Amino acid sequence: MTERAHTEAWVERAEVVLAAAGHKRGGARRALLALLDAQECALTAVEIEDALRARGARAGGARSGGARAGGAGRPPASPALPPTGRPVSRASVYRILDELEQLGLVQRVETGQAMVRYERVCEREHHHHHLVCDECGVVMPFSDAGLERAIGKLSERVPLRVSEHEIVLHGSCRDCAA
Amino acid sequence: MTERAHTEAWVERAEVVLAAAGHKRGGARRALLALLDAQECALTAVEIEDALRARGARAGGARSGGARAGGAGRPPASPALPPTGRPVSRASVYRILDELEQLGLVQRVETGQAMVRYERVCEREHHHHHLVCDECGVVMPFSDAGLERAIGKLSERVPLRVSEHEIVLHGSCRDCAA
DNA sequence: TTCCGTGCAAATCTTTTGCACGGTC
DNA sequence: GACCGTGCAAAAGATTTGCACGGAA
Repeated sequence: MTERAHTEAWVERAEVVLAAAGHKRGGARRALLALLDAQECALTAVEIEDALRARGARAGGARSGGARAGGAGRPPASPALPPTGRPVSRASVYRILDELEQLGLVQRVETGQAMVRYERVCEREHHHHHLVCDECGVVMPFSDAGLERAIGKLSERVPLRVSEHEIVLHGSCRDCAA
Repeated sequence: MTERAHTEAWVERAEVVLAAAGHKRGGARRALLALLDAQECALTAVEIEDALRARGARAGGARSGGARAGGAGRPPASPALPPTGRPVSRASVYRILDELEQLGLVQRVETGQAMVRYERVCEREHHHHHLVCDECGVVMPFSDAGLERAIGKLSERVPLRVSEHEIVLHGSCRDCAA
């Protein structure tokens, strides 16, 4: 589960894809790309905004909270954040995230909390899904070959030309279940 | 996939559970229960409100639309709606849905469209998941034993005491893919 | 009679949009 | 110099909350 030397390429691929799509470069987007690249799991727009703002001054994880269930969503700590970082307006965060999603560089993740989460899409990397603790709001990634296999076979039998799938397991994390 | 003589008990079970939880009965909730019981698949709060308002006068399905993707979400037609029906305020719809969810009678379904959907939870009935057409917004149910098996095994290995899971397949429905 | 269930209107909160300025190409 | 990228403020929705009345127990 240690996702590390995985994406030396994601940011670069993103830059290439963006350029190919005719986009100019910009500071906000560059900062956002760097942040997303350093994450192990999905973040909400607010977490992203906070993280970027925080990084402008000090290096550190994001902040901001859980949702409906009242939990205090704790964003997956981002170890060794690259030095990049700079405040980016909320509007830009959403706009950029939207562009990235349409280019297939980022993926939306619905965790059933009040806000949508986003995370980079890595082709070579192991496709993963999410575990959500409904009590504290933590979101963790996981992957399972058997599950993917089942989904794959299933996809051929449903009345839908499947382009992607999302699996979310809800429950109590170890800390909360204790 | 014909889910019919399935839940002669859902409404009743709901009434019992609600009573046991110390709730008094009320017209709005009764209407909502009847509506949910007649549905094959998840509805949004707005669809529920519209359906109830419509049923107050004429029998008929709900209305209201898709989302983000711009599609015009078509709620699963509700064949042979019971005669019950009566306008219920939006606030009550949300409040009731929330109560039902906490009692485990209803389940939230995140389809990645702008609004959350809700559907009744039937114990005896086949547990199902959802197919979402990102173009027109239709939401269809499906179930697969292999998938459930994979989830079951998986649930024992993750760092979460899993209480429920949600699977959503996105793509293009037959009409849209044509 | 007491208290819950419900409607209405106002409040919140997330996400989107309009407009203007500054940087990239 | 032309246009895109970005910030700011306002808008658009979805969902929640406060308050008061009417029905259920």
